Amino acid sequence: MFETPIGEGRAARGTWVDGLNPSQLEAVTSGAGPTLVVAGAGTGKTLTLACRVAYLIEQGIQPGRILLLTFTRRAAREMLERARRMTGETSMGKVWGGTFHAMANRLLRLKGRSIGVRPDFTVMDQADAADVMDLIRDDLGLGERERRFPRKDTMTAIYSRTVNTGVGLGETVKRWFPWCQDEFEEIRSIFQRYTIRKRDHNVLDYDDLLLHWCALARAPRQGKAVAGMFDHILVDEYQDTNAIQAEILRHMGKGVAGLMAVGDDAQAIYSFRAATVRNILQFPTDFPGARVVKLEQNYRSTPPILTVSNAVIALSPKRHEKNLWSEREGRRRPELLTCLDEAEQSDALCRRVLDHREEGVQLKRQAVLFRAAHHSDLLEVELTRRNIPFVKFGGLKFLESAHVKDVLALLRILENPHDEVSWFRVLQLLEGIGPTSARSLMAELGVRREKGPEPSPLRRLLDDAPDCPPAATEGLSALRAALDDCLESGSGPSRDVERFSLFLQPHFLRRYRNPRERMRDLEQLALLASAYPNRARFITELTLDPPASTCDLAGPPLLDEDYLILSTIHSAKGLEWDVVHIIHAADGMIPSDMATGSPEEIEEERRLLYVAMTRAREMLHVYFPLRYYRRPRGLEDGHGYTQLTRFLPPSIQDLFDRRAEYVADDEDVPSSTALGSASGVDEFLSALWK
DNA sequence: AATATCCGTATTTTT
DNA sequence: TACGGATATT
Repeated sequence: MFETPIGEGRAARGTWVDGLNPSQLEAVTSGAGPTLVVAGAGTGKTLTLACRVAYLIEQGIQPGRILLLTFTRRAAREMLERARRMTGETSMGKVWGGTFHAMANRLLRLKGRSIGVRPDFTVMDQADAADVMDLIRDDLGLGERERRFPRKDTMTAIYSRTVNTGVGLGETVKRWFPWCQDEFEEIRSIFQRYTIRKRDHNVLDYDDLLLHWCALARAPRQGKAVAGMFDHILVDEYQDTNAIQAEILRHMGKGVAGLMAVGDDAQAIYSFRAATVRNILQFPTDFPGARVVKLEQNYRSTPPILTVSNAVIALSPKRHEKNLWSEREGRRRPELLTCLDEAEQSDALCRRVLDHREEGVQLKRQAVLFRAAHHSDLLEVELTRRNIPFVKFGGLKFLESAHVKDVLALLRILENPHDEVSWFRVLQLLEGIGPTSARSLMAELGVRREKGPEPSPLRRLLDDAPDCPPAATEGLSALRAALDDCLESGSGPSRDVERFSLFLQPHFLRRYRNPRERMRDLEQLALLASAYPNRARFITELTLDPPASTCDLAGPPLLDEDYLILSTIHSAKGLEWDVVHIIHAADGMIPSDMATGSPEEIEEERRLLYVAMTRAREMLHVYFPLRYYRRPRGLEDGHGYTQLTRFLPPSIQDLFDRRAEYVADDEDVPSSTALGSASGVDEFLSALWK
């Protein structure tokens, strides 16, 4: 236990205390009870949390009784590594660190039985959930009707929002999906069946992980037991938690000595995932007697960068009082660069990146940030052409690609022979088997039957070949052989992936236009799998913590080299670089066309830009292409000129060094990207004055 | 019933 | 552009 308020005398043990400012010190040494730390961008939030962990351990709290909830697994690792360096403590690995979902996974496997969760459940990602929705829709015969039924992705979106906000289905549909109101009853019956089906087959989706943890924490006796595992709970990025996560904390918080939440409402960028800033605002109500500590001194950015960032967020109507200031040196103003088009943007960026490297800023210390993953497509081509190495974070579609899903489906059948979606997918790989045959095969094997009594569907398939269309007999026996091999050998997930690749090869050759690339991806997957002790772990960890970057896949050799960071703004959360380049600062990109529906959405886009800008330590470049040659993407017409993002009005533009730079005669650049014609010049200029 | 082909449309951010 | 859905063909 942790009774006495912590004496200041003891706090001086670690020398790391000297580096903290008074507010940080107050947060780090905060005594028992709930504490909210409102930490502006760059105010040393990570340092504070790491110190808090170090401090608690020095106070005699066992590492294994600390729970550190972060937004990504990477963030948890970084913080614990930092705390380890500070204390020299080697048992830091025993701290429970990770995302809410990952932690739910661990806790439910340990303690879930008491609320009726079997510990060998499998975890399903959003795409799998959507496939289940589709299966059910077809079962109900809702596919063939005059009106088009909402798509499977829409249904999972409705489902997830309903669950995570805790608002009723009727309300959710009315408010966020008004065009689906006519199908309300059908949607409801699909959701009912969806719930039952997951339970029968012992599968949990992302939302279930949170819901069941919540149920566990809420249960009077078991809740106490779970909360009793910890003395201290620390939560990072509290502004991006949703209603269920807040409820989990309310229950867990009752049973522990200390609870600390850290967040910044100005950086809330996950409302699309039902996160709500209300959690931060209501913290003092949710946890009576809470202490609130504000961190306002920024250590990251130079004053000119801070000034511009502050100006951007100051235009947010519902801003909370916070005044970031800095004692840092540095007078170089951020640059706002107007480019002719995307090609010029890429070109200008490459030159600036290389210039900075000449000045001694490694590529690794520079990042290119953008709103949507595909915004860097053209840039990636240019970087490759110029031999500038880069690594991209966020938006990685690796796990979503069909061929990877094929392998995962095979692995999942081995782990959970009642996994309908996987069977449905795998059976249809075989030539001569479509949806109908797949269904009847699954019925024959008893996939739909509740998990439990033997023989399992897998066992049945292996024991004797079921009836199938003649064209498929060969394929079916190959499938049986592959499954049998992996079931028998039990020699680790990497082997399984290799074996399944062998099985899949002919199918890839038949179905895909680029089978070789896809086979190469599977080699990567096998490599990735070799780091895991068993299949179950591999599958679960992969869904809960998918490879965050292209470099996670490329393997270690790349790590020694220098490379530029490309990242979505969302994935850049919590990170910092010496030089930050923000591309596509145009209306329609930031704010995204997809997000201009409501004022709330637009405000979130503003915060997104704010988050991007506040990642910069020394220098910030903002790029704005005037013209897009590619698809309209919602812009009025195909090649109209765009506007600079509305979040940078003239008053803020004045805080930048403005440049309109284009390349006229650079041999590196195709001539089509230069101004080209007199009318091009006119358009270019008129757009500048606009 | 499976597969080939065509057409239209939506198109973000992530656990 | 790529994907899903609908229609035509095998």
